[in-house]
Amino acid sequence: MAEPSKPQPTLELVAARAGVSRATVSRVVNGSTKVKAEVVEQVNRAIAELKYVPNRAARSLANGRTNSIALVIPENAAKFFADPYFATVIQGAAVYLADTEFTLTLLIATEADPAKTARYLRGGNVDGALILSHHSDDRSYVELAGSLPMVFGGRPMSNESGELHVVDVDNVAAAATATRTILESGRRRLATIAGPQNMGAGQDRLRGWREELDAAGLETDLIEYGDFTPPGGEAAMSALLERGEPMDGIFIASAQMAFGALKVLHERGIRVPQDMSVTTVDNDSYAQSATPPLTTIAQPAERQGATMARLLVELIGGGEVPERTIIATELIKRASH
Amino acid sequence: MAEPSKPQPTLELVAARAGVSRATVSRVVNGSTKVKAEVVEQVNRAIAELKYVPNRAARSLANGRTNSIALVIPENAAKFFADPYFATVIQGAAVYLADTEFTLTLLIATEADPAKTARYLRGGNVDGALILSHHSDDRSYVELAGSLPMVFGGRPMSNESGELHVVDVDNVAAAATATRTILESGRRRLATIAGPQNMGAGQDRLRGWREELDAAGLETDLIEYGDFTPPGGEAAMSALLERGEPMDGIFIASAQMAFGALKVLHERGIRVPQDMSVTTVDNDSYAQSATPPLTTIAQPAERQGATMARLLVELIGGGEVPERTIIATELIKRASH
DNA sequence: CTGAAAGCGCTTACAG
DNA sequence: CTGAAAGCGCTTACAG
Repeated sequence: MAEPSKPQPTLELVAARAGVSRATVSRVVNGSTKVKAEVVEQVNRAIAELKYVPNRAARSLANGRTNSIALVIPENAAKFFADPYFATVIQGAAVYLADTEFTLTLLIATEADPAKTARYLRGGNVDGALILSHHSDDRSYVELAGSLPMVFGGRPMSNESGELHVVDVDNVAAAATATRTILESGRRRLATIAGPQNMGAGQDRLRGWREELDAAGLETDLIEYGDFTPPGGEAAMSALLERGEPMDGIFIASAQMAFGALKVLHERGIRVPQDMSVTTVDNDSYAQSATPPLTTIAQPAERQGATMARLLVELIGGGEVPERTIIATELIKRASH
Repeated sequence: MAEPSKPQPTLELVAARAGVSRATVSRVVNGSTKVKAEVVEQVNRAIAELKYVPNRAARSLANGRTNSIALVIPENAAKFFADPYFATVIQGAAVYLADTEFTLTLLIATEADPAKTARYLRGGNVDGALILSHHSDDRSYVELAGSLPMVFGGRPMSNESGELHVVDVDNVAAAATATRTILESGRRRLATIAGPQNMGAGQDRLRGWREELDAAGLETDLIEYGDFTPPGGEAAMSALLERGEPMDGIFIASAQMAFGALKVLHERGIRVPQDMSVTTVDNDSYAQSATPPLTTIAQPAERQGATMARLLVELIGGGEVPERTIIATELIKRASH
């Protein structure tokens, strides 16, 4: 067994070595500006020599902050991570936080016992929380927002309660742009594979598609739904073709679903983009490696994660933060439209 | 801003309400068996009424344990998560730990400053660490194993130092089995797409393929390398075909690479399995949704993650744990061989 | 600008 | 089986 190794040096030891009080060492460690430069240097030398690292627990206990932030993710974490979008958002947050004093705690939201997550969050274990991939049952988090600094990635479904901090892309506009791109190539009979309607992104992208077609005076009846995964896209594409209706363009609400849909189109000999113009959202490996490469709306997921983390840190520090922060998207034209 | 809400009730309050000392409450909270059943009940009632939650920091400070475990992952977290195998291992560990007193802290290993990770791990911030996806530069972690309980997922490359705890599948055997499956279908000229040779899994799977062919007296010159991703598999498959050598079977060291390789075979009109028998490792969505579905070696990733967590908890508790724990794999026969 | 001292909320020998 | 008390390693008014 690994022994606890030699005990960590304490503040006290550093103080003794530097010939000052513990209070002074504490001030230096915490970057107080009111310590004489000379003393700061002495203390820092002692810290370096002793390889002193402050004890988190003692610090937390004394100042009432935990320096940890919860990253709340759904129970089927693997499926969640498997979506490059979420994985990248997390990376953005984690990398940002690595340069702060905060630590990221992975909190799995158990479907069987949702209260458990709430209890943990309310229990003073963390200074704040990052909430990702919530769907219609996200009300408990929304309520918590009153008592704990929280930042949501993507708009929550239950929006009744007042002050919520959300970092999101404008999914309605993104879908409208992607749809318009198809229209611009001259197509007039458009379908869509929409995402889950218990998620904000799912709803908003469907709305963007519909609004764009409405504005052009075109039909909006060719809708099937998927769960944002490749098999989901495959099934929805098949269902759409089963209808036997002619169509020459389709907006698919995620690149993963588009990837699955392409498989079906290919099997049936429907050529993209000649017979069917395709656009989607997400500029991930699915969009890039599809055949043909997909015209898509890129969401800067890493930046979104970093922004979420930054806003949460500000919130924890007592700062003011806008309720809604919109991250810009970008249309990437490739060969599929 | 969210206010800190009403202050959490303390041990002291619970003690007063239950009419006992703080020591007794503490014993009840920690499940000591030496408290009279009647008293236990009283205390638990007071805890429930006050919705008391113990303060982690105070607890840590008093007993010298942090109750947190680091999950060390590589810097490009997104790419890492994107591998369903790792995502699932993490899920297994997280779900297991959710039922314990331990919390999972996500620790990004910065390539630019590897010492930072080591400092954090050594700094008394965590009780133990789970190390995943290490490659040849994993020596610093291996060294840390002397001073902090750690469990590795997959064998580390730098194995010189003594006591290491590893949870792994037998990759040599897995690759040999997958290779044998091809041989059993009568093929005699086999290639392989190997994984990165700076990772244990990459080395071992190549070795299994080679040993199986050696035993059968067949050639082992058709080797290309990939990085375990679909594009990596694509490139390697192309390179293999460029050689112009005839071949009728191939073992590909991961399903993701096989997925990419299949794309190339398909484009060139090489039929699987008629013209080329294919087997691989990983029973993930890539293996299942490929065309044709892949014959593969399933690794129970979720169980591996749970096992890693369980062993680490035992280690932290001072228990004895085997140095090497092998997780059984299973050959899944589908249409590709 | 710096120090003495109280206090953060627990746990845990030690006594009984 | 239970309690009084010391102690975990910090931070932070308060004085000076």
